[in-house]
Amino acid sequence: MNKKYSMSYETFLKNFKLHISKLGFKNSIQKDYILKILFFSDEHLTAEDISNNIKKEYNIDVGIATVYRTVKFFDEINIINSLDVGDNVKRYELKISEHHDHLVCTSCHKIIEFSDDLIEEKQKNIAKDNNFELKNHTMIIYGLCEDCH
Amino acid sequence: MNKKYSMSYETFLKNFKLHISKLGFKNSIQKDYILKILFFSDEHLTAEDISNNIKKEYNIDVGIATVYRTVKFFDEINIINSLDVGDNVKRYELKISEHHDHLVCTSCHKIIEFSDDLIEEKQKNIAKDNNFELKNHTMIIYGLCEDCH
DNA sequence: CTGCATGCAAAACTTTTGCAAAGTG
DNA sequence: CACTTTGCAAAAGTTTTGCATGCAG
Repeated sequence: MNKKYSMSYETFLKNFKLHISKLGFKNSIQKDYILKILFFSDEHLTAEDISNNIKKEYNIDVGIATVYRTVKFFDEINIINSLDVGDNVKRYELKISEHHDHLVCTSCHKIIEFSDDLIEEKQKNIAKDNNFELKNHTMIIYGLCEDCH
Repeated sequence: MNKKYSMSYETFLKNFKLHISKLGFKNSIQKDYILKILFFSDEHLTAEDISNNIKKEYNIDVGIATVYRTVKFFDEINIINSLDVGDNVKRYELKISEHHDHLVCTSCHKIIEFSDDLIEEKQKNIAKDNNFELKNHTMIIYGLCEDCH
């Protein structure tokens, strides 16, 4: 529980509630907890992780189907990133810090985040050159980390 | 069947056979056909696609388990890229043309390839800065293509 | 109250694996 | 021949879905 954002959880949650009610959807404690776990987690969590962590940290049961439906919903309203690090499971993280990309160790599966303004800039240009309306992007660099080679 | 490489299929196949025999593995007609389909395809194929296309184009049955085992093998010997465009299926392409990345339309799922030297360069630096031995990378830009917005 | 959200269990998919049989070098 | 590879079917794992019930606005 030590992730640092430009925004407190309270502010984030308030904005979120406003946002979904504007869209005509209903909030629920399940959504709150999924959001909370994602907000405070330093990891990239799978749906299973999310459900387990909510149980572990808050002793609340959120069905796995609900987690899947919720992350899909979060994805549709564009507040979440999903990434597959190569093991056929989707992992999720909130899109609240500045955009970043990932370095993944192919041996120990450690994930390191990085960001690079120049690459961000280039990506915008590439989208523009191809007449794409840029929505999102993922970049994963695979390699062997320091400890593994 | 109009993909253009720096190498003919015959040359490619010969190199491949040499390569795997050096590694102590055996070739098979199944591997040949999987390679052939991938070599001549303009698309990013799923395992299912590969099996179906071999049946359709050459009327040869290659079990889906064999396709999965083979693409995994190809991945281990580093001659294939796999990518998940967001639909929980892996798609494969040979690593024979110069490296490129992908623009994916979130509406019609069209895939456009691009490459950018500057980004490639930056990626190398990022790996180096983090003491990673760079092996591979994937970058996907998601957006709405020209036809879809 | 209306209708979206949830939970459960079943279903749908994709991918992996065990084992006997076949094929390669 | 020895040993890898294949095919089949079963298993495993992830994600989706139908439906009755619950809950938010």
